[in-house]
Amino acid sequence: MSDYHHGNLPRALLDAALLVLSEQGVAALSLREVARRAGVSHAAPAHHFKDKTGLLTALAAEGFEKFRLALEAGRDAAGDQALARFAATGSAYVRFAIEHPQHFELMFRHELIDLTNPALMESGRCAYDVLLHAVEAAQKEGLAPHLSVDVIATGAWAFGHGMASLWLGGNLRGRDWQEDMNQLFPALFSPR
Amino acid sequence: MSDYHHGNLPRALLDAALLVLSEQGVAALSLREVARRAGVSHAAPAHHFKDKTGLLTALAAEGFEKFRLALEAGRDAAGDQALARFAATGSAYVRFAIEHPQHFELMFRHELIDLTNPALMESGRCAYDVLLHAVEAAQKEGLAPHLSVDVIATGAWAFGHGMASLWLGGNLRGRDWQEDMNQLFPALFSPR
DNA sequence: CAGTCTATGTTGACAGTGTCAAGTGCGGAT
DNA sequence: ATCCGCACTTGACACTGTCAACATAGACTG
Repeated sequence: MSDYHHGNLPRALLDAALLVLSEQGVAALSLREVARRAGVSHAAPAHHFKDKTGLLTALAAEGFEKFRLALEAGRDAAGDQALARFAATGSAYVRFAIEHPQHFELMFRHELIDLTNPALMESGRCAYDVLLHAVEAAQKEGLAPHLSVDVIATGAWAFGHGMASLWLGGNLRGRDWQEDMNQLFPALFSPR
Repeated sequence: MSDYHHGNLPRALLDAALLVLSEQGVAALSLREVARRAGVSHAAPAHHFKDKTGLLTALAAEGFEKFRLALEAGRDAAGDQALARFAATGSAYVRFAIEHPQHFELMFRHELIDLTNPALMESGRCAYDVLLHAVEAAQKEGLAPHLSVDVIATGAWAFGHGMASLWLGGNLRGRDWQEDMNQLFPALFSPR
């Protein structure tokens, strides 16, 4: 009996919102359109997510969970070598962004979401931890022993996030991101 | 006689828009507010920039010119060594983003601007060329001779852009970006 | 079982937005 | 002197997010 209209309108709203998001982007996502798709009045969403920001924040939090799963899946498909797992995590980062561009963009649009939201912070931290642990393991295999784990993680994050952002912005058109990653990641992040 | 109201309303609109942008961000920038500040009616801007997109595109193009100057200034302040100049260009990239956050964000918000606009493309390309030439010079000093210039430039761009984006998004709070750059850039981009 | 209260929706209003069509007035060219 | 076109204004339209007021049904309390 967890059907729509009775039970969980919040779920229905999030589903509708995700649909609009992936079809038309966050700019075209209006509360009223979401309410329309869920078959409720335009003011209904405010009852479950107080704001538009509230809805988008919940959507972003779910994005970070999907994101974490994608990172783990990519990492685990790479075998046992810590360095290979690290590189695969980076590739999975970019791949997720490209496969879910609108969702990924929302997740990092700080002016649209409530950064202090506990669920968001938690899911975001979990995703970051995947990267962090990959770096720790790689460092034990000899990666950049003179740098702190935090610094390496920051660098890897910046590189992956930059590749993702540039690709989404259309700035890497004509390039093969996978091939670029394959060349750059070992060159940038490898023991010397 | 190039005063406002007679002569160049476009300039006045761009000035007003830049003011709103840096004060309140692109989300709070409305055509009507800009028109109000310039002392004209709400439909006047459409005459010079057909769209809101048109105005934002012009604003972004001017941003890329400022950006190019900032990159060149940072580079030239670093002395004669090609590698140091390359690193300084990267630092200037991030510093510009942090000093002009709203303008920088607009410049890379592809859904808000017209990517096919000639002036935008031109100014964007000029800024990119600064980075590209820095890479070329650095490679002559022995940087990553086994990689193509394009690949290195893409990697450096991604890294710098990622650092900038993450910092603007609040994801690097608590970290010293300058110090991170100082450690990472030589570690990532240096001859072996 | 009766009565109240709260969670869940609805309706209607408001101020604000971008865009478009139509109107106005002035400067300069013919 | 007249006409024309550019620069700008006015008014309208559909759409948005948010809020206050209202309805209603279910649960919880006495």
